[in-house]
Amino acid sequence: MPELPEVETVKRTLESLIIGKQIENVTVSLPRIIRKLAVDEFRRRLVGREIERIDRRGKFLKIVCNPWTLISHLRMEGKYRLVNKEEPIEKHTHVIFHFTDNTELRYKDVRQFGTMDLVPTGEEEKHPPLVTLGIEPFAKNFTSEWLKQNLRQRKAKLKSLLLNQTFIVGLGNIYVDEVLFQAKIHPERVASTLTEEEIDRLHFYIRKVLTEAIEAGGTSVRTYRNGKGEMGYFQVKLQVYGRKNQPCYRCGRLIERIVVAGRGTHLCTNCQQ
DNA sequence: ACACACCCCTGGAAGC
DNA sequence: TGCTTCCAGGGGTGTG
Repeated sequence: MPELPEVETVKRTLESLIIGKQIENVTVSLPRIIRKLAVDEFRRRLVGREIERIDRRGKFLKIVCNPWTLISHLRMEGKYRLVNKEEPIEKHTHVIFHFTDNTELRYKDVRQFGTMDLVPTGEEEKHPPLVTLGIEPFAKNFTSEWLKQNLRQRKAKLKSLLLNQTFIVGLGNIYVDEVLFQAKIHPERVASTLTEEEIDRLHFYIRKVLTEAIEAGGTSVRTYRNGKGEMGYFQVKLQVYGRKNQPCYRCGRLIERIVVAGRGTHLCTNCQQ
């Protein structure tokens, strides 16, 4: 399930593979992926364009082919692969960007949850799906002070708030659990009740966990692969996610799995009071 | 503001 | 063994 580190890794691998390529044609076999735009119009706008740049905003990839920017969300299992056009097309391939050099960027998505939007470059932040997004964890203004100010009034459970992409972007179920374990905070704590020290730890570990996960190339717990088809290896560093009934690496108590905000939540009830 | 149910979807796991 | 049911999960929407 691609969260910020996985999307950042896909961005970096795709940058090395498709920048400068020219789109010759686009094939869409699952129109539902393309939102608010007919497939013909989607294709018409992209044919002849060059891939100029790739950015990331939260869990969204922004593939810039001026004057348009393709905003792609991988949701659960979306994957991009660059292949030669002779390669057989794998099952669940829904969108193909054919380039002029006989290579193709193929979008494959078993669950079909992924989405693509096409908006004018430079106006991305004014349109859905980016318009409602919250702060970037690596933005300069995301400080411990910012977090203190913004948690003060919030009555939601901390995990719910951290998963809420209109509050802060990039964290999903895996990294929220890992961050809260490192910060030694219970996921069901009401956000406004955190102490300054706890918020300092929370801020520190949001960046630390995400940074280390990016360095590891992301987490492959299900089927995640980067743009080159390679796995990440942060899964070997996970402290709580997916470790139900296994001993906490810090204190030995068995990791528990509860449900918070409708999501499976892993924690050590000894370390996270 | 917040919680919660539901929906999208497939395949692997669990249950029978 | 083979069938059916359950479940995972990001985010959008709708309801209370």
